[in-house]
Amino acid sequence: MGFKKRRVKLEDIARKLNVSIATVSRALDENPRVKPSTREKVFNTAKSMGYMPNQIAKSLSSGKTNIIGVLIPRYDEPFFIEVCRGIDQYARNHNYKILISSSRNSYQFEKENLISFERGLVDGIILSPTHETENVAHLNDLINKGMPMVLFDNIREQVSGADHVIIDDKRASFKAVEFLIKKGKKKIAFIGGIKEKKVFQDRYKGFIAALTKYNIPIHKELILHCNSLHREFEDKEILDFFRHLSITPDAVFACTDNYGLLTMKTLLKTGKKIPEEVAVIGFGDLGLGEVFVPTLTCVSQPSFEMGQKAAELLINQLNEPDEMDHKKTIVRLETRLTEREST
Amino acid sequence: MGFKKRRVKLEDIARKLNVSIATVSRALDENPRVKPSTREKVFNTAKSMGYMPNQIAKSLSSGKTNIIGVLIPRYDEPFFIEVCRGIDQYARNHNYKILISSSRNSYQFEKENLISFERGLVDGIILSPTHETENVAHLNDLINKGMPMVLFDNIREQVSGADHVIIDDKRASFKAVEFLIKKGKKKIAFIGGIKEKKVFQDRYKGFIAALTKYNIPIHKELILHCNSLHREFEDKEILDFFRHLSITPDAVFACTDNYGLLTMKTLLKTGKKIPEEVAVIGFGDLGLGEVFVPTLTCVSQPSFEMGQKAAELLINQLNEPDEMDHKKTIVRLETRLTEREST
DNA sequence: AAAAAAAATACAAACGTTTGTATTATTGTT
DNA sequence: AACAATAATACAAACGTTTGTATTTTTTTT
Repeated sequence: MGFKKRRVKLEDIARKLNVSIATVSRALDENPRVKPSTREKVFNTAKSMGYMPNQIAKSLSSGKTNIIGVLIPRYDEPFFIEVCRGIDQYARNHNYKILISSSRNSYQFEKENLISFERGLVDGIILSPTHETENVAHLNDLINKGMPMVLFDNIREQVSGADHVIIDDKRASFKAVEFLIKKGKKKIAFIGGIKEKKVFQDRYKGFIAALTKYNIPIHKELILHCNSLHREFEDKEILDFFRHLSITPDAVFACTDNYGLLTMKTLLKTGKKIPEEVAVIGFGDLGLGEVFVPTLTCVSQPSFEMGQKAAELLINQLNEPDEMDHKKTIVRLETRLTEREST
Repeated sequence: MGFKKRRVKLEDIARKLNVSIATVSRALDENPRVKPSTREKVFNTAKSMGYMPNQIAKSLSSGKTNIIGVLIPRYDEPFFIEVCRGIDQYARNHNYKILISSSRNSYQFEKENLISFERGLVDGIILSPTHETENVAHLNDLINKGMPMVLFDNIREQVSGADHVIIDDKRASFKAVEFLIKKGKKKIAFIGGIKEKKVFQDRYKGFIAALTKYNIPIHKELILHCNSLHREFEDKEILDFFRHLSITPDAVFACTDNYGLLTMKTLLKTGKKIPEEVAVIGFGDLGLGEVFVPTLTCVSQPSFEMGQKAAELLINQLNEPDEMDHKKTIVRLETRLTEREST
């Protein structure tokens, strides 16, 4: 006690048993080339000496770290955490660990993080590009260097060497808005997110498509594209929006759960009745909507499954014998509308 | 294109410039032992060849990975995510990355995760033990093997070699309950969490202490220790609790934000007015409380700062020349009561 | 211009594994 | 009992760095 013990290594076991390091290594691997009785001895000695393999040395030797790098735009978004949980679960079941980084919604940080991944710490990368990511050269470069990659959420179709996991945002929002229309709603407001994100563009398209199909006039005034990248500001932005409206909407389609909740909160404050006077639909369905009063109707997005699927695709790539004949696959997961009290 | 490029290594640069590997290594390190003009050449060649250092080889050679292992009981708890953000921020500023794992509230998984950390992948560990963690031998063992460790949240005082980061839970809840008492509340309900967690024990103690100090009778019936480990069940547990009450509380002190929200939701459903008839206080203050109507008064816990502090303590340990004369430090962070509409 | 001092670089071992090939020990065959 | 075939093990290189020591080159001193 009191001294830091030097780590036990293969050599120590080998010396004690008067065998070679190679034999010890193979014994612990249960390689049939070593005699059962020797393996036995090695196992016992390893245990009694408290041997713990050195992962770094293994990685250097094998060229694999069994770590998946995950890069998300922000931590404080339950959607991303949920995706990470999905990745983590699938990865662990396949003997991989995950290393999560946040690009903090910045293209610059995204590049820096990828560079750090490129230093050989990870075997592959799962990534949701930031909204700022216009130029995807850094992604294509990395892929060309042989780094397996899977994109999800805010994908970039120009990245041709990576698999993609997405939902059909346009269709999902079309369905949601159609649902409102069928409830007799005619003045439907749209609360979207940053215009640069593909998911928000698509949700907007779905919204417009639904109104168009049912010949409902589109009021520019009822459309908001939130620009806030942080929770504190979203609040204010939405409050301002509703405060300055001259038309009163009878429904709101919000592109995230949080926007939906903030919308309900604002409406409740101004004395509106939900859903009688105004119906509200959110997007995501990550638990928050169930807590609020009234509970929030949501487009349920399979976040956890997106993570699992992304991990599955990546690990498949890692197991491909020749990474060069990888064929890009795009997985589109199903959403469904979860009706609650707000509609 | 089309072929996976072999990674450029020091040797390739050395060969091209007709110098030794050692010189290249030192040049890139800006070691003064190499002539400025040589360093220049090395830098340029490295850049033009697209050299990217191999982190694994570095780690093997240096014995440091610059990775901090973080083990939390669950992902779907904003508190832990927030702590991780804090750790991440401090760590990145000091050139460390973090590897997050979840013990999924299981002692067994906690041990397994620590074993995987022990394989040399991380330089140190930041950990919130699970509620099941009674026996802390695995922690002390790891520390004795020389693994720096910091505990936070659900700490175990028996772990003598690790630094601790906590808040004064007892005092915080005492203050919160005292606040309710001073508002004239006399029938205060307590919604706690799993009894095994030290934080919940302490919050309970604070609750009792406040009632005792002000001579308020303690109604066993108004006390609930939630046992649920997953969101879906908490909901039901709290609903049941309030449904079967024979005394009507005039205030509720809830040990988490989520309990507070669920409480408000339940009360609102049964037609209670908040805060007029029942006041509610939550614990944590991680954003949810601000969204709800009415907004939730909370004990604000400095989660992000806890993470930063934990990272700071760990990195200090890592920089100690002799880890054996490490003196255990306990950091107790301040909380404050954030008044909102629910009181 | 030779010797000494200083600067720049090269050599080689080390970090702890894995793995292909060579060697030795054991078994089976006649 | 000698030999071949097989089983078991040992040797050594490789993974890509870092770093202490040795060597070479350059500069300074006289």
